Amino acid sequence: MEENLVIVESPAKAKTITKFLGESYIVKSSFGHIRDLSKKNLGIDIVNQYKPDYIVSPEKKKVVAELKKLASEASVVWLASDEDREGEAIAWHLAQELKLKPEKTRRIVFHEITKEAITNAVKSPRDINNNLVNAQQARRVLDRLVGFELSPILWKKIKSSLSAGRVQSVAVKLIVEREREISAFADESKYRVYAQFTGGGKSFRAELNTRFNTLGEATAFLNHCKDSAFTVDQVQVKPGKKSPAPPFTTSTLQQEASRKLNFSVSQTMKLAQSLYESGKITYMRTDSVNLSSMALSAARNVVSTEFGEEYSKTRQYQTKTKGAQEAHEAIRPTYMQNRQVDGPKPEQKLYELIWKRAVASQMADAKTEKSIIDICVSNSKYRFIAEGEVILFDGFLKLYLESVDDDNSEEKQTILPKLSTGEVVSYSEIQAVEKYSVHPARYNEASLVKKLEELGIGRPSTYAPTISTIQQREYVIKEDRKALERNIGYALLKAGSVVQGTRIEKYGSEHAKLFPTSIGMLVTDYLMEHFPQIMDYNFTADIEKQFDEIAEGNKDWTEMIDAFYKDFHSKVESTLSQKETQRYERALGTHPQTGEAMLVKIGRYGAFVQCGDAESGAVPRYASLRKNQNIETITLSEALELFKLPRDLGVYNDSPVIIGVGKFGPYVKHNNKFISLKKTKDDPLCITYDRAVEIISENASDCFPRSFDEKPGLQILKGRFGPYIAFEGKNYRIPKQFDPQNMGLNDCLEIIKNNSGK
DNA sequence: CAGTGAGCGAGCTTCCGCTTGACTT
Repeated sequence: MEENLVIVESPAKAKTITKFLGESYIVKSSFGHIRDLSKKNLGIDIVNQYKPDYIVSPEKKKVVAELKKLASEASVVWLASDEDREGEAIAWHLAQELKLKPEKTRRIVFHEITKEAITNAVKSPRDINNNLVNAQQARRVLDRLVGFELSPILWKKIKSSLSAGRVQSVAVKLIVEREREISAFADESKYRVYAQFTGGGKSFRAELNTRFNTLGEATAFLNHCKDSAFTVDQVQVKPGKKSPAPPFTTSTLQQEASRKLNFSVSQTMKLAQSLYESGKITYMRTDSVNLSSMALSAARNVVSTEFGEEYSKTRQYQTKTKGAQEAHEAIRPTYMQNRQVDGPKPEQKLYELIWKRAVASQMADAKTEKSIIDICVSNSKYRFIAEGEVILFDGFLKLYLESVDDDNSEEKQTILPKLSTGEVVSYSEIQAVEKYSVHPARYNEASLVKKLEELGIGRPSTYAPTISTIQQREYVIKEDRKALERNIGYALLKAGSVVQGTRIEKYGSEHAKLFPTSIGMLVTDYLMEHFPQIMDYNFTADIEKQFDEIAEGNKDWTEMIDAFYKDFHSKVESTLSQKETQRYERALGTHPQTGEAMLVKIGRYGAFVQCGDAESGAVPRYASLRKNQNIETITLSEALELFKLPRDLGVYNDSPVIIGVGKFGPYVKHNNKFISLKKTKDDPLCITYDRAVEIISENASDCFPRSFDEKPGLQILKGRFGPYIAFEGKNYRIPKQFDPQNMGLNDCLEIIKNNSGK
């Protein structure tokens, strides 16, 4: 019989710890929380001191039953969940649900998974910290109250199945506000002047210390430069240094994997989970930048042997993040000496990123030399400035440099010639170019996570799910935007004469950025109007302070909740008692041909344009907005475009040929069948009858389901991933060498035979 | 899922934080 049962949160952790403890210990995992508030009603007894109604989650019944059995057989149960608010609550729920006797129960904690840390923990057990547990209960109850009282208001006032919550509603608000900033942004242009100089035996670039408003002013200056002398006025040389970034937390890993590897937030987390489960990295949901002493010394070894002693610098980083709980280490390789790992390519890439970041964090500063050269223009108050930077010692830069979000930085290593005051330089060309100011950047998934973390909203385990929730609710949409073109003016001074002209500049392209939808904006405005407290960016930080007071034993959790709920609930009641639902309507103008009123509205199925007013006796026509349009920015001409589809091209084989745009993009409809148009190939507004018929006949040969008379029940079907074989309740993938259109029954039976072994 | 948009009403939806499976082709 096992004498000791140790319960941790994660099965991978359990596996590792088993190796450190003797045979008299059995280590099991709770798989996170085992109980939660009941989902029937609120799960909270408001009138009875907010008593929570906890139930074992259905998917955890099996785990709990197993733990219960093992606990009854053990002489001591060690509750080894994480040392933070949630971990303490997990320990408490386990003690409650497994009905553990206090005299045979111990609470232990450790921050690193090493033999030493664990044996030390076992030597100094403590009791469950009820204050910390109460802080968690307050957090849980507040989130439930907010989520389950606000969401139904939205169902009633706006649209069914919507949701609101302390975290998600603020995340959406960030996106909405940023989009409005962008709409309101008035871009302006200025002329910047760049000179290519020669001096000290080298060619180098410098920029004028002023920007001109018009091409005329810029040209006048270039004309002045024709006969000017350019004299070095001042040379400054300053030493500088750069320091490495701390090792990864969940949030910084998501950001860098997005910037450097183009991974989505959820993709990064899936890959990291897999690396963690195979023992290659430490835990991937963490807000700590701390490294264990073991990791520090391993990093020191790696740096010294790979790069030399002078590259090594041991550093302990401090976590600055608001509300960080630091139950884990930073994300790092389990074995620092492994520069690479086996496995799928994306996992290898993510591992390499983690390795580089962790190792670089333990490397020396880079030493640089910055130089600035001031150049006077004779008979002018303006001057040119050349800036250069030389790396004297690369240090950590040898391995890794953190990327930045906006890619406008022109920071490249430029070496300036050695020049001294009074020397004269000459130009090969001087150019004035029109440069537009750039609106604030839209968020992508990872930069939104960064912002949420800065505000202390959400936790490492919820960043990825939050991002996917707000997209599932269709509050925001992740999209690309093609670049637009505009003309920019320039003037060029070369070989003693000035020419003017314009050239085309591409701008405004976006990749995987988050855009608010019409519903997202409407819901945000509605919540802002009626529940400004919940929507305040400081709301989470304010209540976190109160949770801390509860955790320190200086505040009663039910009193805290009561103080919040009284106000909140009365606002909920008064909002519900208001009769009117939230409507949105905006007039776009009148139809240029028919003179009908054009309106944009939000209905049960989202945003649409209405053409014609029922009150004026006409029958209105309707068209949905496209995915990338929204009620606030759509223009009259864009709205008119929407009515150009569907187009009726005529009759083919006794059925009409219709071109339209549906949920999955443009399509041809014929004989009640829909065929998607290829994105780049066919424009739905221009496509001809002949081309449409061509597409229809191409598609006609593609006929599924296929079945065989000799074998009823066997079918070749077309699914989400292409054709497959369905037989006796099972599905089989069709290997590449077969043609699903023409393959015979024997081929199918062969495939089934080959795959029925598994 | 390939459209819809009146109005009514039944029955459903929903939160945040801990964790991985079990479905699949």
